[in-house]
Amino acid sequence: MAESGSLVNSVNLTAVTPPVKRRPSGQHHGDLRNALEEAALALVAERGPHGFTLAEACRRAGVSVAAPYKHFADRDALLASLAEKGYREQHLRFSAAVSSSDDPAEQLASFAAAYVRFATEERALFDITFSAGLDKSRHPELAAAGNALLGTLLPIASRITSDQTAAFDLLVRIASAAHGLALFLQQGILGADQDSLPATEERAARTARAIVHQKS
Amino acid sequence: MAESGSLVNSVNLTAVTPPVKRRPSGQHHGDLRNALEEAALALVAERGPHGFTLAEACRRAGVSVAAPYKHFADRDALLASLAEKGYREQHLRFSAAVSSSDDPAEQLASFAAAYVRFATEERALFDITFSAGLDKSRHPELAAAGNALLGTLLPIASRITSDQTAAFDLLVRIASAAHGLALFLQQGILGADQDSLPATEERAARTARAIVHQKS
DNA sequence: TGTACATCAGTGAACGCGCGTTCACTGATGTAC
DNA sequence: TGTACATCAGTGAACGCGCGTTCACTGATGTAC
Repeated sequence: MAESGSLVNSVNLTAVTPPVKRRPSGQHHGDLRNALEEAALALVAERGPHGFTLAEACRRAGVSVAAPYKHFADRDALLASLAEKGYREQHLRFSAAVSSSDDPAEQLASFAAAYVRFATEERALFDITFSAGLDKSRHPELAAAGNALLGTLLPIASRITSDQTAAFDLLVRIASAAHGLALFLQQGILGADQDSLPATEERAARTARAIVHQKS
Repeated sequence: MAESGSLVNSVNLTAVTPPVKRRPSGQHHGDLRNALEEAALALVAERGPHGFTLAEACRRAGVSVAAPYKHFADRDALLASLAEKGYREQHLRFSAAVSSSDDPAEQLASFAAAYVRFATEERALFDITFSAGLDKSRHPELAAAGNALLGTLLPIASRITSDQTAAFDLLVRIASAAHGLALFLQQGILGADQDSLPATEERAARTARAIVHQKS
């Protein structure tokens, strides 16, 4: 959860936008939008995707409860903004994972490991993208993210089998396995070994290989 | 969600306990405990595991908001009671699935399919057992359920590999895959085919076989 | 069989709480002249 | 360089809401005599 800040701020933190003069700590907060998003991520990391409240985020950011409405239309808009960041980060990570090899089986194994890693290292973002209960019809930009992921992975799976249905089936099974492993790791069902993230990444990769190489 | 009622009532619904005289519809509800549990299941099925409120369950059962406290210590106690039912039903289903064959690989494949099926057919119970956010230290009887499942499955996995670590690893990977597939099916990511439950059961079973038969 | 009584599952009103959202406002900022 | 002004990110008080929980109570039930 400490790491999540780096992602959130990477775009428009004051430090990386030197043309903007540093605002003195007067009445204006200066970067309240980011401060609220960070507070929200910390809340989700601590309490789960339904543990976020606007009021508590305001308390942590040190502003009044009315302040967020200068930056977000409502509570859901803040959540949707974070979900977008989550999808963006997923895309970065999965693209990188997939480009680590030319062997499609290893590409999918890398994807599976990266999936587990993202869920663990950016737990709050992961939780928001999967179970914040956002109304996707009100935030259609979010619904597109799944299709983008499919567009990246389907060509890879198609190199393993030319049957499109079988290729899709392959992806679904690999992604599901990674998803389940990530959740089990989150819930601590696997035991709290110090190295349980690497072990779980390896399990995800091995399961992906097993699925790809299955004979029948 | 309509099905869930049959499970909930199977124990002490008035119809199956003829020695107790039917209470006339007077001031006493008669079977409020079950009515509240049914209402809670319906709420969870409709709104997710965090959508349950005692007040709404009371409204649906047609009683005042104070009535539940004659049957449950508090809100969490009702949820914990349902979680127990969920674990009991899981045990029944998984035991039956596992006894359908003598081949350990097929036993695990059947377990994986049964896992997906339970999550779909008893969605509310499944959601409660996995993400109701119950404090397990306050409800220790719930924490034991996972170990009971492990006790059933570990001997089977041990017939595939004598290495206990490898056997545990096998189980974790198979259960995770089934879990992930069940969640993807719930979320409608797989498309809303009429036969998506059977298709997902088959995917779970095939993934289990792939994991069991993996060479490396 | 009839009556007195203890039990106890329900009521309904009230409580304090935290939530999301709205509103008129304030005062520091940066800009035009 | 100095002054008047528009902008706009913040305040703080208030709102209505639904929640979980408590409380004294009521009245139907089943039982003891």
